[in-house]
Amino acid sequence: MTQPARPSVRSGEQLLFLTDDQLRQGIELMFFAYRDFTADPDRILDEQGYGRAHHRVLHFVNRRPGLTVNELLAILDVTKQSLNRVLRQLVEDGLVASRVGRQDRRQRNLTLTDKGRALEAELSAAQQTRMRRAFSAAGPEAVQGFRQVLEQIIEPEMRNRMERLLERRE
Amino acid sequence: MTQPARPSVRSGEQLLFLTDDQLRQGIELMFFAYRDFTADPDRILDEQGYGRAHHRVLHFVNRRPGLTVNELLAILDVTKQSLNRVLRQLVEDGLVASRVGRQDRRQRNLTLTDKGRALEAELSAAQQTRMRRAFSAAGPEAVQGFRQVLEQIIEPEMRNRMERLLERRE
DNA sequence: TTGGAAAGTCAACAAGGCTGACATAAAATC
DNA sequence: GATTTTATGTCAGCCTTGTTGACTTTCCAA
Repeated sequence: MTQPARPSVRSGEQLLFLTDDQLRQGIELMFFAYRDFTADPDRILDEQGYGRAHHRVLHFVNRRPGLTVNELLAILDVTKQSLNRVLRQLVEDGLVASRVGRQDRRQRNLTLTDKGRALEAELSAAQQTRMRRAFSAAGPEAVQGFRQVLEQIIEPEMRNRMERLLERRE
Repeated sequence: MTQPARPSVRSGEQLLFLTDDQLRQGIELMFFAYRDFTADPDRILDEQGYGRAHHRVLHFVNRRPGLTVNELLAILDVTKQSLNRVLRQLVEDGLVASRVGRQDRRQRNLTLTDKGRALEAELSAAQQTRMRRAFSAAGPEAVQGFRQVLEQIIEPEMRNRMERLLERRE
């Protein structure tokens, strides 16, 4: 029995890529892919007694050294209590350095220590390996499409925030 | 200042889509997109006192009515204790029906009740709306690439399992 | 000098993962 | 027919990581 292929479209156009089935498939792919996407770093983190939340902090601090706690909160979109718990551990364990801001001394500028950079590199390498294989197998055009769709899934407001906070400064 | 664009490649080929920067961007897109991808159903679930785990059960029971607990465990890849907690709630609340298997009476065949189907439809609609907009804005070729990359990210073993458990039966 | 922003902390709670132990029913095997 | 294996369910306890609410300290800026 073939699928209904009921097109989710009002006009006569044949937008076959927008059928309920295609959408459902996209949704399921997101679920399964995200799970495996996080699996490799999760294993490494577990050995070190850390979790995914620690990985996120290491990633974005490495990505934009010197960023403040508030900026990190805006990126991660969690409460400061939640962030503070993992951040405190990372600082205590000597993976993240928290330095009083130079202009504004209320702020804390976060950077990775050598130890932090080492773990971040290990986590990154694991995740990149999977991503590289997938990109490589799918090819450049597919990668382009992958990016376009994911960008569209993200809230416009968050896309702006990302640009503001993550793009390299002049 | 432009990006280093250090190609992650040994030979002389110019595989620009495999630079560390491109991989990093792909990784970050996965993080942000997945978060927003789950945001809409999460809001609805929260009103009902449910969580993401309930959504997954509703989704896959709707997807393949009559599947057994063991099959669901294989799809979700969680412990039976973890599944049982949410499944029990859904059965108690009358969203999921659990019936003794016909051939093998140890098994339980899971289906959605009308009430369960209604909630699943609501959750699905929310998630599909975002996916449809993204697909629509990105276009069919991009959607094709999106699918190809996500499929490659998934473990081959899981891809097989999905086919076995989720593809329509003859 | 004072209001408010930034940061940090404490407490309590919830969801949803996990392990381990154990129970029951039914199928499969010896 | 007895035994073992499988499918399911359940109890207890633990962990991570999210939440809210209350409160303090620091310190910039008006």
